[in-house]
Parts: sequence; C-alpha cells; structure tokens
Amino acid sequence: MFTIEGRDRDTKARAGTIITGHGSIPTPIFMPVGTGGTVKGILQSDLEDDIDAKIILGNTYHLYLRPGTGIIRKAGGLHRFMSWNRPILTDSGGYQVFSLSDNRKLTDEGAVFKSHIDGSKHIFTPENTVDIQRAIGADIMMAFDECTPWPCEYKYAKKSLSLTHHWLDRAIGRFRNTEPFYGSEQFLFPIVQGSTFDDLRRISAEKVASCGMEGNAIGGLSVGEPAEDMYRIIEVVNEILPDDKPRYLMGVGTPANLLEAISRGIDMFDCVMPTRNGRNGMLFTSEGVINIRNQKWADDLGPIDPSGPSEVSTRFSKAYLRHLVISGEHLGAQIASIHNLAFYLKLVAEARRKIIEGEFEKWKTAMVKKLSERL
RNA sequence: GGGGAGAUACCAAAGCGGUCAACUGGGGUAGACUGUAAAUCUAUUGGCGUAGCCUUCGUAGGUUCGAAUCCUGCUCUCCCCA
Repeated sequence: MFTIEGRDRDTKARAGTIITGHGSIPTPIFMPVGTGGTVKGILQSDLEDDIDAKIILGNTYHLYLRPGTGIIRKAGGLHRFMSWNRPILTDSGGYQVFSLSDNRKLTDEGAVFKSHIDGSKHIFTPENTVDIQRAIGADIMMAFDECTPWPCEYKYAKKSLSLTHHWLDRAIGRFRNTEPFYGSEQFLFPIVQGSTFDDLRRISAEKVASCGMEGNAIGGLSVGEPAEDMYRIIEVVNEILPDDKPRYLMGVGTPANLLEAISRGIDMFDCVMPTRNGRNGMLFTSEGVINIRNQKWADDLGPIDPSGPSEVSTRFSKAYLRHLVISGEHLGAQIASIHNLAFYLKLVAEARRKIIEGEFEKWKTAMVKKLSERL
C-alpha cells in the first residue's frame, strides 16, 4: 500500500506513493480539508483540475450529524454522494472532542456530547466511529482519540493517553471484525498522543507502532504550542514509528511547518489554513505571505502570484482580489481558497521532486526563509 | 404662495443644559485564524507633545458658571397642501 521512491541525502525526508481503492497518492502530500462533504467554497472540478488535489478530508462528527449516515449509505458512500472519485480520509471526531469541549463529557466508554447544531445528545465510541467511517466509505479512517489541549498538565496528558490507547485497541477490534460497505478497501490509522512530553510520546509511538496498521498519525500538535516543541516531538515520535509506513501529521500547518515536518520524515498533512485563512484574506504566495485586505494592494494590478500555482493566481490581479474580498463577494473567498490550496499542493509536489533529486535540504532552508516573509 | 420637519464626525443615525471628542450601524485601517460550530472574530477610526491639551455637532450672534443640547437672525434640505 505504501512504497518509497526516494530519500533525501541530508534529512529524514522521503518521497513515496500510497495506493488506495480510489487511486494513488504521491507523498509528501497535503490534503485539503472538506469537513462537511465540501472543501468550503470550491467546486469538485476545481479540486480535480486547477488545484489537482490527490485526496481530501471529511469529518465523522460533522457528517454524522448532518446529513447523517443514512443518507450517505443510501447514496453509496461519500465519494458518490459528493461526486468525488479520488481518495478521502476522514477524521474520527477526536478533534471535535477537543474543539467542542464545552459540549462533551469523556468516559471510558467514549465521548458523550451535545450536537452544536441542535443540542441533541449523542455518544461516540471507538466502535461506532469505525462504523460511521465504514458508512462514509473513507479510504483512510482515523481511530477515535482525545486531542489534548495545550498547555496540558503531565498528569492529565498521561491519563488521556491511556484512554486514547484503550480506545485504540477497541477501534482496531471493530475494524478487524467489519468489512467495507462499498467494496473498496479501507485503512485505519492509529494516532500518537502525549502532548509535549517526550516520554509519553515515546510510549504512545511504541503502542501505535505495535498495532501494525497501514499508516500512522501524530495528533495533538499545532494546538498552540511553540513550533520548536512540535518539531522536537515529531523527531522523537518518528524515531519509533515504522519507516515503511506513511506518517500523517494531523492539522498542520503553515507552509514552513510542512517543509520542516517533511524534513523530519512526515508524509501527509491536512490543515484548514489555506482555505479558512484564504477566506479571511491571507494569501500564501511565492513571494511571501500577504493580507490582501491591506490598503497597499488596492492599486496593485499585478498577478496574485506570478509563479502561478493555479490558473486563478495569474488570471486575476491583487487589486481585483482585494476588491472582491473587501466587498464580501463569495468569488473572493473562492479565488483565495483555490490559489492557497494550489500553492500548498505545488509546494509539496516540489518538495517531492527535490527529495527524489536528493537536494531537498538546501532548497527547504531557502524556502522556509522566503515563506515566512510577510509582505 | 400656505403649512410642517430638519441640518451631528467619511456615510447613516442617536444625543436634547454639565457624566460628550459625542451611543450604534456601515465604511476605513490593522491584527488573529494550524485533524473547520469561522466567507468569522478582535482592536482602532477628529488633531497633537495622548493620565493632558486643542479644534469639532449648518452659519452668525445671544442666554448661562457651563450649550451639540435653550433663544434670535441667516443659509440650505426635505415633506404636505395649493
């Protein structure tokens, strides 16, 4: 399911391919987030053509509440429901346990929570989140975990970790006792937790590695901790996670975060940043980060990004995009999202080429510097 | 021609003797956003040497210890009737 085609000379970076029932994914890869069966504001055809997304995310919590698994099953799975034939990865709802923490209570059994939509009461367990993801038909399913907040007391992180591990065993049990609904093979990725504590992270990585799944994930990072802590934890964990399986860093991050993580052996990423921040006027370009709402772009008739990661990047000017965003026009959010996602996808594709050529590190160092510039 | 209402900061619109440099929206400016309860949220928006001072509420005067608020003249706008 995962093959490695190349490795960088000087770093832990590698270039590989993940094969799923809905197509293969070159790594390193960035996965656009499509929480509720849509990458917000973007047409599937634009994801396929202009952005060339290889895989997108869906979210168990959101899809379960709306439209509900009944409709998705009736449609023949999420791929058919949303007319997307490339791979899909679903998050288990573990992140919502964290982000909607006011509305939930954790027990050994699972997480009892109130719907943010209508206040109705539900429970997520390691078992039923596998069932829901089976109904969704995700190519890659995630184990149900607790994404701990930051900062986090050692005592709490340790207790939470044992809960996550306990849940992991049960999720794998259910995974092994059930079959895909739609014929296409599904994988289940376990998630390393342990907050910013090296020893807990080691314990968790050992546990996850011992499960022998087709890929592994690192969660609980980029929740507010300094980037240096995140990089350190990645190094600690990747020492232990199997080298011949893809490693997925959940919820990360900025373009610079991606390159730093790739150099430490990460293969997969997802993040709302290119879409959400794009909708709010933040553009990632080959020249640096810009806030398109700033006055200084008002009369800049040059392209959004001359390096042209997407068709919209050179077709439209900064002044036009600024006008759209300032005016609250939906097209502004759409163009910004398309450009940002294409920028992310081009960035990881370029990283892949550099890795195969064995020249990743030098390129990465220069890029990180450039990408962090604020225009 | 007759009668009535009103003129407040970039726009709209509160305020109707001191607690008003003036509520609130919009607009402007800047910031935040990392497994999406976010096309959202926050700050700021007369000037300056900024715990203070200066200039502002159509305009010219007046009353008062004190006026955006009360009185008078003027200018302009809107509405109704003819």
